[in-house]
Formats: sequence, C-alpha cells, structure tokens
Amino acid sequence: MSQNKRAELIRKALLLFYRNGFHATGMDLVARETGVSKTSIYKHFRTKDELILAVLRLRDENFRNWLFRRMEELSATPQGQLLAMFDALGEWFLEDGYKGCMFIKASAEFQDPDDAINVQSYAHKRLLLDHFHALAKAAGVAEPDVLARQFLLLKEGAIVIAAMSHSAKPARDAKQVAQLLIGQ
Amino acid sequence: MSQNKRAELIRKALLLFYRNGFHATGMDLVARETGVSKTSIYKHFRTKDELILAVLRLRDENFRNWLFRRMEELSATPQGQLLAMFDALGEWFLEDGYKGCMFIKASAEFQDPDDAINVQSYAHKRLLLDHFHALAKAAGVAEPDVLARQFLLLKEGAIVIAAMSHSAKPARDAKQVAQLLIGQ
DNA sequence: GATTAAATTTACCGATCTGTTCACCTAAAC
DNA sequence: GTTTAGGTGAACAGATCGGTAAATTTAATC
Repeated sequence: MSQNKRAELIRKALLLFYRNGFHATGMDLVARETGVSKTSIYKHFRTKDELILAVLRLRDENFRNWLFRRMEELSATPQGQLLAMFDALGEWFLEDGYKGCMFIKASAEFQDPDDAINVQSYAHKRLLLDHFHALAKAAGVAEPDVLARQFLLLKEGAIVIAAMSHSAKPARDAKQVAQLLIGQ
Repeated sequence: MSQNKRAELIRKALLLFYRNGFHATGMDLVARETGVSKTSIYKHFRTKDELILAVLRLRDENFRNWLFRRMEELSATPQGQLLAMFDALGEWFLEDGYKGCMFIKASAEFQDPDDAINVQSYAHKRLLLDHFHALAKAAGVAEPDVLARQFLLLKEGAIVIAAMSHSAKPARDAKQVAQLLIGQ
C-alpha cells in the first residue's frame, strides 16, 4: 500500500469513527467505506486499536495545526490569540457534522487508564495545555500554569456543551470568562 | 419482578454501563452480573436502549439529589452554594471508580440528536442549568442566564479533564474562575 | 392441594464482531 | 515470460451481539 493510500485510509476511517463512534464502527464498514480490503487493512494495522491510534495521531496533528494557525490568523499578540481560540472554536461548532471532541469520546469509550488509546487521548490535551501555557507566559500573565489550565477547562466545557446542545453559543460564553481571566 | 428487584437491576446495570461503557457492555453480562435472567430483563425493558434510559433516569435523580444537597450542606447562601459546587465536584473526582459524567458519555455513544438517549442526556444538563440559574437569580447576579451557562461550562470542563487526567485539581481551578465570576 | 400467574433456565435465532485464510488478480522487475 | 510483491474478494473462524421461544420452576391465590 502506498503512503498515499495508507493516509487516505486513515483519513476516511477518522470520519467513520468520528461520526459513528469507535465501538459502533465495525471493521467491515471501514473496509467497505474506504475501498480497502479488510485483508489489506490488517496487513498494515495489527488490530483495530492500532488503526484507532493512527486515526488519533492524525486527528491530533490536524486539530492542533488548525486551531493554532487559526488563533494566529485572528490575532498577533499572545493575549489576543488566547481569546481568539474561542472564536475559532465557535467556527468549528458551526461546521456541518460537528460532533464534539474525538479525544474526549475516545477516552470515554476506552476508559482503562493503561489503555494506549486512553493515554494518547490525554496526551493531546496536554499538548494543548503546553501551548496555552507558552502563550500565557508570553503574555506576561502572573500565573501562567493556572491560566493555561483554566483555559483548557473553558475549552473542554464549551466543546461538550456545544455538542450536546447543538449550539455555538458556549464559545461566546467561554470567551467572556476568558476575557475576565486575562484582565481585558 | 418486584419493585425492589427492578430497582436493584437498574442500579447494578448503571454500575456496569458506567464502568465499561454502553456499547461495550452486552446484555449477557448485565444478566450475569445482576443475577436476573435475560428473559426477565426483556420482559420489563423492551430493548437495551430502554434499559439504558431507565439507568439514565436513575442517574439523573441520584446525581442531582446528591449534588444539590451537598451544595446546601456546604453553604447557606446562593452565592456560597454556587461556589460550593466545585468543592462537591472535587469530592466526587476523588471517589474510587470515578469515570466522568455518564451523560456526556451517553451522548457521545448515541450521537444522533433524535435518539432518546441523546435527548435525555442533554435534558439532565438543562436541569442543572435551571438550578444554577435559580441560584444566580437568588444571589442577585446582574445576568443570571449568562452566569448559569458559564458555571455549566466550568463544571463540564472540570469533569472531563478530571476524568482524563485522573486528578481532582480541575475542581480547584474551576472554583477560582467561579469566584472571579461571582465577584468574591 | 389445585390452579394460575410470574420468573426462571436453557437453548436458540440471525446478525455482527474482530481477525484469518486462501485462491486469485495485477503490475512492475528482471 | 517468469518471478515477485502486494492487492483483491469471499469465505471462514469463534465469539459475542440484541433479542426470543419453549419448557420448567417458583410463588401466590383460591
């Protein structure tokens, strides 16, 4: 399988898992929808879990690239970028097929703390936290650790409520809190 | 089946679904672990989904009763109760077997907005919102609607991050933000 | 104690689950 | 033209899925 075909398989599998859930999406469906035979899939991924891990790696890369770039597009200052995150989230919430955070759902379906899928899901959140922390530090905030964690809380809360309520309003609510936190 | 046995079945099924997830928990396991034959279960619940709905009803009742009572125990004033919510959450996060919010996980596994399970999961969040709103109004807050939604965001964010990070710290981080919001 | 209703056991249904095997196809390399 | 590598579909494991049928046991009613 070429590198392109492999990437395409992971990309299509991502959409399936995101739309239908992990346990609810069988490998027969993955094979049918991606056009790659099950035999080939299992030649490149030893188990379904390994495919899911590859999907999560792609998602992590795509999501962080998108979010961080969008934050930079919307503002040039660290403070501005932190606040702009909620505008970016608001755009995401309005997208067709928005179904919440894939990593929250992955860690919800694979709850064992030792499970690689659970571990990798939380690793994504820590990478976000690191970025928030760097921005908070660059912004000269008094306690960048605390602010980064608080921004993560607001982000995850907004994502969950936006998904459950089918609304983008949580992004605005969270941004108001963020403005208060950042003293602006 | 007596009312007691039925309640016991739902109670045990709740633990199974909470610990293992909904799709990952089969009805054979439910029958085995509850000691109620599958035939009997299906005499009282037409489908697995109906059992899940009964489980969610129990969870909604138990959780709101516990949370609201604990908030009242910790403070006598509306403002104090709103803040005390995060102390109560912190206690919950430290409990053995804490695995996050059952309703977030239910709506993540049953994503169809028309699915009764999805609808009922969001209904739970709206009931929480109503309570926060009443407290905010009683506290004389300028914009009780906004504050209630912001408190819900903080709560859900803390729940999710506490589950993923296996830590109770998000409760303290969220409380700090809440104190700022409530102007105290 | 006989009758009746409810709950149980046990086996089963067809479908689907993850994962494998196998016979075949195709296309490039030599 | 033959080899080789990688792909395919389709059938197949063995287990489990949600859900059911029938026979049997239990328990309450008269």
